[in-house]
Amino acid sequence: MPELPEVETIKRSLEESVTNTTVQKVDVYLPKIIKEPSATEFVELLRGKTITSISRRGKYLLIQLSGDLVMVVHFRMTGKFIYCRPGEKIPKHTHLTIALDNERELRYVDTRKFGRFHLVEGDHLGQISGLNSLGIEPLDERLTRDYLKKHLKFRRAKIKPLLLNQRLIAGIGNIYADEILHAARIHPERLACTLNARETANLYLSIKRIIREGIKYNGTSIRDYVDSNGRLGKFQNYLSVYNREGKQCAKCGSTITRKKIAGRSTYFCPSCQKAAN
DNA sequence: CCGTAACCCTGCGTGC
DNA sequence: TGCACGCAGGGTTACG
Repeated sequence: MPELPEVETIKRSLEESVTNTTVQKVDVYLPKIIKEPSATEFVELLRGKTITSISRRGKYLLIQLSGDLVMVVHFRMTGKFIYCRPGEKIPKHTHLTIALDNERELRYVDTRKFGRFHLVEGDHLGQISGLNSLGIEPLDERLTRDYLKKHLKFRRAKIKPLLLNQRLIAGIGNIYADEILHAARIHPERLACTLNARETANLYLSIKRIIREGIKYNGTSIRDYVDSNGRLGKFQNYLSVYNREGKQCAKCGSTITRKKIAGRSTYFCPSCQKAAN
């Protein structure tokens, strides 16, 4: 499930392979993944366009094309790109193929079919809901201790679901939220407005550190995440709590717990991350 | 603002 | 071995 570090890794791998290539042919096998325009227009608009650059915002991948077009991709849970030779066997759940002029192909594969594509003019990016309401990037220098303090002060929500709220900070998903809270030693059910200055500072540092590490290790491959060249991430080897129910906390030796919070599986150390009294 | 639930979908684990 | 079932999971939307 691509969160910010995974999408950043996909962005970097695509940057090397497809920048300055031109689209020769597009085939859509599952039209519903194209949110706008229609699948037919999507195919026609893309043909002949050159990929000029790749960028990322939160968990969204943005592929900039000639003619001021932008292809916006959200991978949701199981979406992935595969960059390969056209002759290679087409995997199950391939919903879109983009043939390029360098004898390579970009394929979109998504078992659960949750991922979505938009193709819009650059000045219409602001009309894509979800993308247009994203909060600040975790590694943006404007995300400071004070910024965090200011935005948590009046929020009565539990801190974990607040970290998952893309309108506050963009790109944090279930894995990194749990890792961040463990690193900051904050219980996931603490109400945001009850965090003191020291805890807010820890949270700030942990957001920056965990997201940087996630990117440094090319993301987390737990189920099926790979980048566009099929490479696995390595951050799963450094997880402290996520997917570690029943295992020992490396900091204190206590047993890691799993609990459903706001509908999401949440992993934490009940000893390092004490609940409020 | 906040919490909950439904929705989308497939694969996988569990129980029989 | 196989079937039926239910759950996981990200983000959006609806509702109270």
